[in-house]
Amino acid sequence: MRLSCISNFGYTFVMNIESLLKKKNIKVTTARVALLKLLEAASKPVCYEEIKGRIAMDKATFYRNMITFEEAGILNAFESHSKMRYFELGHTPHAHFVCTACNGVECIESIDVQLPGYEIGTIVIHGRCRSCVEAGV
Amino acid sequence: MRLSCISNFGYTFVMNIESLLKKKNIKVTTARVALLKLLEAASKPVCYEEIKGRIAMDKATFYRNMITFEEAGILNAFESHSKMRYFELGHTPHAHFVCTACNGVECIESIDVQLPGYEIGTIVIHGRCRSCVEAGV
DNA sequence: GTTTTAAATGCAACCAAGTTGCATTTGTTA
DNA sequence: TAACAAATGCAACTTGGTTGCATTTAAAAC
Ligand SMILES: [Mn+2]
Ligand SMILES: [Mn+2]
Ligand SMILES: [Zn+2]
Ligand SMILES: [Zn+2]
Repeated sequence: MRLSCISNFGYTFVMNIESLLKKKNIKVTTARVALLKLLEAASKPVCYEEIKGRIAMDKATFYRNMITFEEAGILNAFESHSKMRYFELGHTPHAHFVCTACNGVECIESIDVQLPGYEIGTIVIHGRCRSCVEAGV
Repeated sequence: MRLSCISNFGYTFVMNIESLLKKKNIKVTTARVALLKLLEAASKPVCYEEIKGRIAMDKATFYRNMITFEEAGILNAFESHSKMRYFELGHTPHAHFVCTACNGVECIESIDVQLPGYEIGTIVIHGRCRSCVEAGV
């Protein structure tokens, strides 16, 4: 892989992405490495609109790779209101909060929903986030 | 309003819809009465696709009236995966389950999510519903 | 009852997030 | 380095929902 792919995280980080992809039998491409670096650096789930300015690839490539990553268990996805799909690395199950005022998305680790007999995938809570409630927005 | 609007629920029911609309200062139209009758008869939230065969109006009228009802507090709405918007009478807050296998939508009254500082609107849980889990779908 | 008026409706065009088909490019393996 | 399958870019497409505007309708004013 190219030197240009070395990130703030250093060479080790780049190697980890490569090994991860190889272990999952996913071809190592510059687009995929760029996406995983971006997702790793992001502290929140991201959607295409948010990051399209920071990636060079076509949106078809973005979405196709998100599907690839999702099927490989590398990331999980959910959709907010406004029909937008959000992606984040990892697949530890937890809920997400989507603010209808500021459109912010937060991971919610603190709640635990149980529904006997059901198999729960994603949980999305809509409402006004703490800072919007405090600010009276 | 027309006699043809008298429903299985009888005259009293029709009067209730009319009074409700009048109380909310919403003009009583045949489209609106038909929609409220259908929502009243439905035991689950409905989306446009599901009911378009049973209503005479254009989809623009359907959606515009749903917005009117929502703003008046007559119904609440949420969107499932697949970008579809569901509507149900009443606005008692409760969660909804959307099955990714059979696309069924269920009201979930049994869970109570608390997020101090946040203002919770709708909660949507995705996964496989009980009958799909049992059937191994 | 008829007229008047603003609001509701139907229609067709539009919108936006995401998907798809296909020619071209790229990564891997031989 | 050659060969080939897989990934990519581009543009066209899909789909659930929205919008502009001419026409119709409900409700109030005569
Ligand atoms: Mn998260
Ligand atoms: Mn419900
Ligand atoms: Zn907010
Ligand atoms: Zn199901």
